[in-house]
Amino acid sequence: MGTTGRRPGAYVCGIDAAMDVIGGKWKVLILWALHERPCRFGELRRELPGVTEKVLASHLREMEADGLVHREAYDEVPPRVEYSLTPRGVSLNAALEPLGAWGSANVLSPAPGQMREDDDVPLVTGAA
Amino acid sequence: MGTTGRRPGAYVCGIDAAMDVIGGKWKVLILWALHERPCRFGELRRELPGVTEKVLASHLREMEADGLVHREAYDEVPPRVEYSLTPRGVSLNAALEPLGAWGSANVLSPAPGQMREDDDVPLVTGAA
DNA sequence: CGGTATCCTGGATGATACTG
DNA sequence: CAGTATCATCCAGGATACCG
Repeated sequence: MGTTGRRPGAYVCGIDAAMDVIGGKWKVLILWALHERPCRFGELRRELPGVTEKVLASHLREMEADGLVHREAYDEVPPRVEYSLTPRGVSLNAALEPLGAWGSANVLSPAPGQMREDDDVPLVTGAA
Repeated sequence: MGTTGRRPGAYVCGIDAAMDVIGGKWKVLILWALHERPCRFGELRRELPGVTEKVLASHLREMEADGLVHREAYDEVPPRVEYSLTPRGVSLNAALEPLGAWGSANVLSPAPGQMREDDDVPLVTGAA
């Protein structure tokens, strides 16, 4: 189900097991969106600029199967479906927080002095 | 680099920024292996059962460019190259720990009661 | 030993159209 | 509104061979 191709029993450690669950291109974003509040399908689609219905539906089904997301369908017309995080989804989000913080600090705004080589900003610290 | 296809500036949050850096199929495993000790290319290949030279080399180059891995080439014959984690790589590993714990607890040995639907093991707790 | 150079493939993702 | 069905595409990853 994830993207690595490895499956239960073939996992080397907990990390790549988790990676398999959140490996989908939009899964962490879905997780993040639902973390703020339960969302309907259409809302979710608007929250994730660029996702297609097919992929969103597919990811949601996988995440539901993985016990991360709860799907509540109301038998009304027009149809209404609400997605929310399960306790397990909430705990996954919590486990992702340090990673998010790391990404914010090291990718979104990399610390000078250990950036990528192809980034040769002179970095004038004030002594110029 | 990464697998999401999104790139700097297009990141929605720190998490998917981080995901882009560790998205490669073997990257977290490389990170883990180097976390224990510096490794030569060949050692690394043996640590990751199934990885090909091309992919391993490619991942290592990306991780080097991302400032996670340090490459030290010794000018000897036969050639020797050692890979190790940079401080940033070490910090990423630390940020991944909660995720690893989550994966171990929820994927490797899922808690009963919220497992995947297609897993209908009766779960005899000892009363049999 | 530690790679590079090619070629190729599967599966995740995307585009579009249609339905209950 | 909330999807499903189909077809098209892209490319990370794998197989293999060769090089300094």
